[in-house]
Amino acid sequence: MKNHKRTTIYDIAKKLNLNASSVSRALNNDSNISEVTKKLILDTARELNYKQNSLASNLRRGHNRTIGVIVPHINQNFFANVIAGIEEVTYKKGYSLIICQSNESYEREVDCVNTLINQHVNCIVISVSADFKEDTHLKSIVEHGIKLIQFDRVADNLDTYKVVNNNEQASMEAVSHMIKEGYKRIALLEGPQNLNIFRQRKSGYLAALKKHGIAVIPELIIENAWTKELGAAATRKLLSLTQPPDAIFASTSDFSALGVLEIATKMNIPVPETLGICGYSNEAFTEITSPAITTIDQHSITMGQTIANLYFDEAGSGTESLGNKVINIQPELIIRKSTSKCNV
Amino acid sequence: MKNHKRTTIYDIAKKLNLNASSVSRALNNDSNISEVTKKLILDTARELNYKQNSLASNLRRGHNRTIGVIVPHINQNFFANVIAGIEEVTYKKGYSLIICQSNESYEREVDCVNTLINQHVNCIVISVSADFKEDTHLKSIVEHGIKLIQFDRVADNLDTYKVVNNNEQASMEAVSHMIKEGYKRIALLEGPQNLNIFRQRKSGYLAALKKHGIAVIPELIIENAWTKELGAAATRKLLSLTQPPDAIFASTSDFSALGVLEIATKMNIPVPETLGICGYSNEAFTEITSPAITTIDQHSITMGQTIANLYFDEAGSGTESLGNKVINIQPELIIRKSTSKCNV
DNA sequence: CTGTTAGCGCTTTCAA
DNA sequence: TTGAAAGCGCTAACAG
Repeated sequence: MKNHKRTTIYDIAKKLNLNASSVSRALNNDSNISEVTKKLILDTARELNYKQNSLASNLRRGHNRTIGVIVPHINQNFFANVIAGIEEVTYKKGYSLIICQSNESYEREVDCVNTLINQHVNCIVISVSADFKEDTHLKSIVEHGIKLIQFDRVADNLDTYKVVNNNEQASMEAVSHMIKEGYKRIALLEGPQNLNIFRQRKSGYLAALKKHGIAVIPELIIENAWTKELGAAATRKLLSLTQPPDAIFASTSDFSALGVLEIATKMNIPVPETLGICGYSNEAFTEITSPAITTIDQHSITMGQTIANLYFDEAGSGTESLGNKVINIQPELIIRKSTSKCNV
Repeated sequence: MKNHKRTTIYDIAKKLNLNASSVSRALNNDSNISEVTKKLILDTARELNYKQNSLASNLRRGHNRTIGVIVPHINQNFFANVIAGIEEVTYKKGYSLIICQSNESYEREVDCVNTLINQHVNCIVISVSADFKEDTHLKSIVEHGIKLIQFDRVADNLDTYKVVNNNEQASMEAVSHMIKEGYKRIALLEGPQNLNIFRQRKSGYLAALKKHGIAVIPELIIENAWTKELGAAATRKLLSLTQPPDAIFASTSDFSALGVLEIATKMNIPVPETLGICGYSNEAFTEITSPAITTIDQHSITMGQTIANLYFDEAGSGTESLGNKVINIQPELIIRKSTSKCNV
């Protein structure tokens, strides 16, 4: 491997008694070259099994045709789908993707950013970690002339391109729906409040209650219940209250909602009759639990496509790196059995 | 963005009246430099917000510290987990990952391979597409001095590093388990036979029948039933036979098994009493269907870690690119309600 | 320990 | 239409 010698444009040039620049022109479809020599070069390139060295070409050109993506975990449905959406668009444009995961760690997130800056990617797409502390690393991206697009979990006070869900509205719709179904004491499982998305979802919950003249009961709001286990624990706690809730909005994730459902099933509490459940994210499994879980679809693939298109549209116009354009992807309330009290 | 000027080692050198090579040495922790100047350089680098240009450094060094991964779909549990496993190991070593998806298309797979060769990645990790036709592109990887590790879906007749599941044994165990539970007419939903994994799973099924002296009934073997919809259609067909099966082994995927379960539920056929169901992959949802689905865990994260470790171990020893070492990850039969006829 | 020099493979002026 | 030459930013061999 170490001593492997690959065919370069010089090899092709030498073989044809031409200059490397001509070879380069032929390979890059430049107009300043005759059809005859071009064909000759292309044929020889194939014959010699030539592959371009992107490292050299990008170094010379000063950019990379590569987009870096940083997500907390790639093996989570939502993020995997966003990436799939991005990839779909970038592939067509001949761009590659470098994907990094922060593992919800701020320190690793910073590392990832630095790696991508070093790699001279054209653009960094990021959804920040739950451990998010400050935004100097994000500013650094812009300072190095790299486009920055935040999505989903974004640093609010930083002016960049952002592609987000309207979390507040979606939560409000979900809670309103539950109220209309007749639920009166709706509990909230909330996520880490240092992340904007979880703050917004809480706002939506509060707004819905207010709109329908329902008082906020603090003991029905449980912090940091965003895994299945934490959701289950929260549910145990809530159901042991003297006045337990008649519905639980697991605003953090469907996994959390699944924890709720499991405890309810174990305790023989009928869902949706005695307890309504609503999750967040429309994970595949929500459709097939019994009862199926009401949830919110974030249109993750569309989100990915939008991100990629945003890059290409703005790149074309050659605008400044630090744009400030927020695109809202409308999430969608998926109503299923777990909150359908009326139709029982 | 275009005219953005980043700090280079020359900027640092000039500012300190030093030579670029000294700066390089300091930055790379070379021993041939005094602690004093090293500190000076490091401080100035920070002050000027210097980031290395990996393009240049890699071009010079001749390699990339990057591993390319090609999978059919990144938003499938199994692949996402393998990638997560790879990433976990490579991150610690300071390597980046370039991830591409072939979308089950042979043509795109070839494109991905070419991109990665151009990028001079150190290693390409691939699980071939269902559309797999020939292996010239894989050979080309090796010819260009790039390590090649195949996993899961591998081109059998090509000698490379391979990390695979023992699909045959796992299938055999699964089917044997069903036989022991008392199922006598076990149907097989099989996947595209141009992929080795599906051939192996079929072999395992056949071997189990043979071992237990059960005749193979061709009409119980259904081709290409590897999505939920195809699984459902196959089930309809199977259950309308004059002698329908009493169990279905969806060897292709849990999604297919889910299709089976849905039809059985719709037709009021008791699972596991009248119909046993076994899937493949241990997708998250198999645990929470009712009944929960028996399936096979592929230990995907371990698989990813193994792949990465294989690269680093073999790279260290400086062996030839075209090694031929097959590592078997033992899959695990997860027995659940859907095949537990005895305990009902 | 530090400086000088060359060159990785490519693109891109400028000349011819 | 082609060639010559310079240089992207870095590392590494060689001198001093």
